[in-house]
Amino acid sequence: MKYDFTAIEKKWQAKWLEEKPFTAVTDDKTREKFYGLIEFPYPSAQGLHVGHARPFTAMDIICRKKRMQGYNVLFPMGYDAFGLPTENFAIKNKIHPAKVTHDNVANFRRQLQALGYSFDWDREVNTTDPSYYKWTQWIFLQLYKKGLAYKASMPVNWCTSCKIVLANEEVVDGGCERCGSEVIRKEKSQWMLAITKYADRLIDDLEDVDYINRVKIQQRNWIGRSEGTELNFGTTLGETLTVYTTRCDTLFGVTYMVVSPEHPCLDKWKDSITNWEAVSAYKDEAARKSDFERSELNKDKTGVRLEGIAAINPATKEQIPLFVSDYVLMSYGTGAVMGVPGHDQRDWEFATKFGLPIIEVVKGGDITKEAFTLKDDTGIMVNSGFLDGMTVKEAIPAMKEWVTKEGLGQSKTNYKLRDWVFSRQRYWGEPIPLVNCEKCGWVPLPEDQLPLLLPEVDSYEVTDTGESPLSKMTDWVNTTCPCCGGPAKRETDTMPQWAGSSWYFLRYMDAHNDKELVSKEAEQYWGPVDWYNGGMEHTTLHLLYSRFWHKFLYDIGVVSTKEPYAKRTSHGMILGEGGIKMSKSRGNVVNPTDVIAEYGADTMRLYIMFVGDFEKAATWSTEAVKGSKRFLDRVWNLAESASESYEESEANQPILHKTIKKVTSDVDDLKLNTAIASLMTMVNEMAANGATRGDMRTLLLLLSPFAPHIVEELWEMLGFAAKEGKMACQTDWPVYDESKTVASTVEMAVQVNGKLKGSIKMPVDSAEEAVVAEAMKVEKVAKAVEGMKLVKTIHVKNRLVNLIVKPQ
RNA sequence: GCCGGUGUGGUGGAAUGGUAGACACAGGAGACUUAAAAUCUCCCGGUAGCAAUACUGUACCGGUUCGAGUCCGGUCACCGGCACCA
Repeated sequence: MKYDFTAIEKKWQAKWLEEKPFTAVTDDKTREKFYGLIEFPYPSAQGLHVGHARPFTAMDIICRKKRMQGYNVLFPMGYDAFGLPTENFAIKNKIHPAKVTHDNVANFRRQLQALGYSFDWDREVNTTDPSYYKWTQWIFLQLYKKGLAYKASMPVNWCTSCKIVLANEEVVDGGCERCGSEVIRKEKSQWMLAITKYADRLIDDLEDVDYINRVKIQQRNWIGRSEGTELNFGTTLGETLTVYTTRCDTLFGVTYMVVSPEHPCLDKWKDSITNWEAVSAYKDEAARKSDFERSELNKDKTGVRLEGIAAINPATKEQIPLFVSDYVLMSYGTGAVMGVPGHDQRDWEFATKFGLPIIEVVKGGDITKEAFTLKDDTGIMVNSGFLDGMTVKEAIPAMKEWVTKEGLGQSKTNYKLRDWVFSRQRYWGEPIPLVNCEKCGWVPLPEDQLPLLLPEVDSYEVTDTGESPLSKMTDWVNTTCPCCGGPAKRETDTMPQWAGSSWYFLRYMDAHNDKELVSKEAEQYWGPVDWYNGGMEHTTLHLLYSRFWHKFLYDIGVVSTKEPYAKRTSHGMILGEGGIKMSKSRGNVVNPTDVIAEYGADTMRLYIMFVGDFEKAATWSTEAVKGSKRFLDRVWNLAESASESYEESEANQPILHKTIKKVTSDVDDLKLNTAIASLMTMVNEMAANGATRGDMRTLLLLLSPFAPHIVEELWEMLGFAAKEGKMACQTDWPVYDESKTVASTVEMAVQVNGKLKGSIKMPVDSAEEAVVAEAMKVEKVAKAVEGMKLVKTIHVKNRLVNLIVKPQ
């Protein structure tokens, strides 16, 4: 019989869907649970991509193996279906986004099932489903009630031609992604979430989770905690100007100060600034520039001195000039900095350009050439009054103490992390469940009125003023205040795509609960997620946002763990042929459906795992897929030629046990490529030795997570299904016997003075003397040792012996 | 610029400090076949040699070690992220 993968895969996929062997049971507390999670996809019109198949297949393998090891496994799937592409498609084709989403989801589900993933389909979720987004809205209301959601005026990206607000992703090289026109900054009132209040916990709790290191590092850098000092400088106006610095030790070296163009002090001090026209012109120029331009043109420092005002250095009591310059950001620290040109490169450039004095206060560099920025022990303070002679490390606390004592400021921790802009002027998102009442202000919708459904609209286009399409629905917008009953207007902004994905892993635990987001019982059983795999591109947004929401839910008693994910791993990208990124425009996108049609899902699964180190980028090669197909052909042929005996054969014992050991540990370590390589070696060796059905049983058990369809078929063919039931229901993952993993003899390397001279065959665990004696018999060794004195031998059991010799 | 990662055959990639190149792809030779495909067997880093073999080889320079692709110091290249964060 031939290996007919199409028929086999269809047969078993249908049986799995019908018999549901992968359904997770929440109330089975007798078994240890394992919750494996992969990032749910955005159901795009293009359908599944081979890039999805990599992480999905890996987690499917892990979960299938865990099930076989007796765990109660939760491995769910869903769709993150709100978002722009669907909305844009709806606008263009005048189809309701819900319909587009429904069709795309159906396509995704079909493709996922065609790959044989062992998802628990009974728990499927969809963020656009009202029974789901009810709870997204509910979480938002809790955040609002705890004061963590607030309205603020924020600069947004505004396309001057399309007249719409763009997400950062839609701004390409400073222009609009769609029309290429100029994108400028425009102030708009937006809902914000106070993620910065959780900044410390988001950093500190990384200690307690098992994330790959680069994810932890990237999150720490993104949050960007820095410990510094807020310092008040006096001015000739008698008013104070507060700066933030991490280098208060350099206070004696401050020769000027700079405020950002948006700093409120400028307008406040307008009347005292004698060159207001020049200052005002600079302000306007800065406001016109987009963020992109401001950072692009950062090579050359610009600025204007504020004439008529001077600041006073509190340490030296000297008057120093005050500038406005766009190298200072309003969004970080206080929007004002003290200029220390001797020890900050940006300040050095600015001072050099404007001819300001540069004072050395830390000895060690050459400040005529560049700023000396070292912060460690090597620098010694000079020209700094009471700090002279101290190291920088000593000077920082000494200065802090002095500043505090003099009432000039205090210690302050700052973060690069900004609060989360939570409003979108879009249709296809969760409506924000708040109403604005003239009398009562913002009023949350009572929880029993959730979900607040997205109304039907005539057009999904944003308005000319950049308001959400919902704002045109006056019937919907005009409502009554839940508080006073008076006239009120609904919020017309919707939530960003990140909202629904910030808590979906909780919903899987209890997907059909209409009373609660998740029941206590289900949450306490399944939480936290044991293993979450996802893309590096989600490290600083999705992963951080969902950790934030989870911590908030912990604080209000909805969940019982501080962290949502115990372990996080990340996969590398799949590149197109030739190592270039796959993209629609290059036309090099590989569709898994095509590969399945030609080679089968099992081959697809094997190849995408065999292609290389899971964490690194890998290049797709349609040629190389054949290798995985040939392997499955060999497995099929081996099964057909297997002898009738249900005993394991003596000859195959070492390879069986070696492979059990290797595959078991490799799957746990996410080294799926070498796990497959060892299975290939096993099949090659079994083919050479001849295999019994007993040998095949072990092979099939080990192979089943990787290539479940062919294994299920062979399992049945060789009579195991009749005796033990389906492979999908097996709970006896093979266990190895260490003593059987090694053959009775081993090949050992022989070196003389570290140089390889040959190899010898020795019984396992031979003693050093025997090994040395045998090694001496090797011709090349004998030649190399001749006339020399043996001074030392290094014996590594079962591996090598190294003879160290010297001339006599 | 800063932070992280990676450099190994023609290619994808293996190697707890212990025989570099497992396992595959491509290529070559052969078997089977009328022929092709499929399958099976063998070869496959470089240089020299008919061969046995010798030398050499993991981006580059240096160090530690009996022994380094692996550890340490420095250099270069590429990839990803951040980017005037005071």
